[in-house]
Amino acid sequence: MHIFKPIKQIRASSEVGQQLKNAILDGEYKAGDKLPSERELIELFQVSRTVVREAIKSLEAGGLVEIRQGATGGAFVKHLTFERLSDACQDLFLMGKLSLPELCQARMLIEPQVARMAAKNCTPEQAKALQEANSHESDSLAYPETVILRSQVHYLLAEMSGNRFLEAIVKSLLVLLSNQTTKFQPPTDEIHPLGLHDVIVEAVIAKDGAKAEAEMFAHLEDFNQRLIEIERKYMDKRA
Amino acid sequence: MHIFKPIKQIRASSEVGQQLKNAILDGEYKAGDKLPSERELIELFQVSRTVVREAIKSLEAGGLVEIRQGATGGAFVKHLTFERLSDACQDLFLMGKLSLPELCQARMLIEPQVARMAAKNCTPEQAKALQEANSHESDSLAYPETVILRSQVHYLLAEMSGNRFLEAIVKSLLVLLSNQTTKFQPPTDEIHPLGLHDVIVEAVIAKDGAKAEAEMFAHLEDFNQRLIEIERKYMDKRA
DNA sequence: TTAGGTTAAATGTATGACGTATGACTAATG
DNA sequence: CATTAGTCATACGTCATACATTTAACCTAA
Repeated sequence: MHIFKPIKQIRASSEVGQQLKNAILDGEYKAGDKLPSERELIELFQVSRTVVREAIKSLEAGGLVEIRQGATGGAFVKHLTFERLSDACQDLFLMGKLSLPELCQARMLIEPQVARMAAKNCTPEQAKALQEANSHESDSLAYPETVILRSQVHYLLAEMSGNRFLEAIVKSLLVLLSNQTTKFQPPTDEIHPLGLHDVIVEAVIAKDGAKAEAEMFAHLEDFNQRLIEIERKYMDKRA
Repeated sequence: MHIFKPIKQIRASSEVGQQLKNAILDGEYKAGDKLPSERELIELFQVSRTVVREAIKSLEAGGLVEIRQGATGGAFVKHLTFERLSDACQDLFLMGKLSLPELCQARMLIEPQVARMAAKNCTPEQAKALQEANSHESDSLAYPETVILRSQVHYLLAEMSGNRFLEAIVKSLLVLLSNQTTKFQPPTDEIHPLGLHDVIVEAVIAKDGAKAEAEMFAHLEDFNQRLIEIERKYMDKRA
């Protein structure tokens, strides 16, 4: 007896999108390369422009390509960064699927260890960059610049960890928490006085992993408490 | 003197997409709800069907809605899960922006602490579920079922941690590592013999956080070494 | 030389037609 | 009465064409 298999009716646009995505992931198109133009893709896939456009748009939504208009326009393969991760987290947060305390707790588990790893790897150039960033934290007190300035050290440490996954996670957390801080707009020195990073930076430059870990933990314990308190106040004020 | 602000020329489809996305994130449309049909959106936004469709497709690509065809079809708001995070990680990995050792290292930093948190929270029902899952690990030796079975305990522990961010991260890691394992298809007992989770499960049920953390660490130290070794062999064989 | 216009290539939008999928309703049939 | 088959309405999927807009590069004339 014959067994009939169900016909899998997939959308043409999905099929085209998948093929293009695979081509990118396989390295046939590298970052900066231009995908064939819409008209060329129509020829290649033998489908309508509608289908081609929807496929490309889905790639764009996925953060794989950037579409530029004009004579030298087209779909260009992007350098993949942690931004897509960050966006995904942001959406989860905005839909109430993640809370600020959860993010703070996760950060306290991860960043101290990241600091330890950074201390282990710290090169003279990185040490200099750290000091540089740490010394510019008070260059501006206005939002949102101040938030960016005062999280630079954390970004650098994440990069120094040598683990790109942890780097991406930490950066996503930083983006999320920065957005919240910018939204609350508390007096800068109420949430993050100057000098908080000094001991951490010192420990990292001294390649003292244990101390870097401990100091980062202490710093976050303090900072997170402030942030959560500020969120509470903010919520109260709006209620 | 007047300062002229640059005209931000955004695509109509982006604008429509953004408005729809905001409506979803603001809770105007909840999970399971149906967005207005294409024809209705045309009326509401006063744009062409092309624009409306591209907007909806971008939402779909972002994992916010699911499009169904047919009489009762339309764009339905999805429950947001960690899958989008997982997909983002998957793409980064496939493009060589993440390596297996990095993922393993990250896992070793995070999961032991997750196990500790799970031990602290463990309820009788969860204890039962854990034992249940742990006792079914040998129900199948075929791929990919065996991989799923033998990672159930890790999934449960992630859920028991009480931190949805860490849960999402751990699950993403598990998905990624499972995919790789399934690709390598090593003899099951070469990579993950039976009983590896026993001591962890015991410790968690006994609410012994410190032991759960230590045992998870030991388990991962062992498992990761195997996995990385297997990847090495796999690469050699293909080269 | 250079300001300004023209052109060409590419994406963005609009519109109409037809195809396809799917649930709901209805009628025929045993 | 219940099941089956037929019909219909709705909404998404695809195609084709035309026109608008953007942008870089080229050209031209003062």
